[in-house]
Amino acid sequence: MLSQKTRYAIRAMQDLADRYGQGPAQLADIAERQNIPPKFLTVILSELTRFGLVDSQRGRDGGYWLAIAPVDISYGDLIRIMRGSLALVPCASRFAHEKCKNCVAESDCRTRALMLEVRDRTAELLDAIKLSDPIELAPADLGEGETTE
Amino acid sequence: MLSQKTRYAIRAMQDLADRYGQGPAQLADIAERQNIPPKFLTVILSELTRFGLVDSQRGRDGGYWLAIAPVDISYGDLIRIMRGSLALVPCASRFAHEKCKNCVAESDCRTRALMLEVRDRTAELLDAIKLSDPIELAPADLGEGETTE
DNA sequence: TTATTCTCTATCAAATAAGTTGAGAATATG
DNA sequence: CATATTCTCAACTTATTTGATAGAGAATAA
Repeated sequence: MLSQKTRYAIRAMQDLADRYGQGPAQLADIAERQNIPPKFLTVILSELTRFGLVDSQRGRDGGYWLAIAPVDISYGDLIRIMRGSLALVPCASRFAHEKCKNCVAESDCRTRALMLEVRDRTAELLDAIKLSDPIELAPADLGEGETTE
Repeated sequence: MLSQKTRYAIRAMQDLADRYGQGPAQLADIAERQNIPPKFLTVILSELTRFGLVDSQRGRDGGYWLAIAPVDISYGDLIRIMRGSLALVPCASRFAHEKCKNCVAESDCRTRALMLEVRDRTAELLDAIKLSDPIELAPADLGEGETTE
């Protein structure tokens, strides 16, 4: 699962993408529109700023804006930046590769072999969709036993 | 990421699948072969037993064995059982659907729309691979900057 | 009846996640 | 320059989850 922080980060970036080219957006406004605790959002936006995805300016009429065009930021990038990896297990991560604790030998691990494939497919999908892409909204799910997985 | 417990569960099930039809396997042996803390494995195997994937017998020469043929157990099933869902966000889960805390309206949530697709693709892959399938092992990753994502 | 092996609930510690505090630094404006 | 505004950043708190263990109990075979 994506952490709450990662989800907030994604929504904040979508918010900025929607306003790309329109000058700085202020933290308090983003927080309100996106329903994110403002103080927590400072942590998230500062992190995104340090990573170079967002630029900022202090003082009156300051705020945040995307440092990169929305068309050049994929959802894959966002998730990698926020959670370190797209993979489901550490040993299947490309950029944050790490041996799984208490595992059998990597070369013998069937789980790993499988998770490498899952990671590749996920990356394929998430790297292809950019912050600029219109996303077709899905109908809300109400209650139990619905049509979505 | 999959929890350690889920990874242990997968390895334990692979272990049982390899011995399908050969009588009960004992917890201590599975634990040793798969490098899983034995006491923790009791929790995991009991859970799998309660879910009906595994059968067990107590007493001398007792142990665990698959209650279902390996060909009928997919990795998707295993992950759903152990972590509740294949989805990356609660609101994109089919069987464990739940509103994401602090989100915008589900019908307005682009993240959700996207994650529904990720979940579908992951499910497609993981539901097609069964415990009985031979999995081509991947070479171990040594150190930094490798070829895997 | 005894040794063996699974069952179950409770509990604990460590790690992670979520969110807050508060002091500080840059910027625009009057 | 003084002030209000807005971001910056490290430290901290709290809640939750995860990983693991303990220990009493119940079934089974010999």
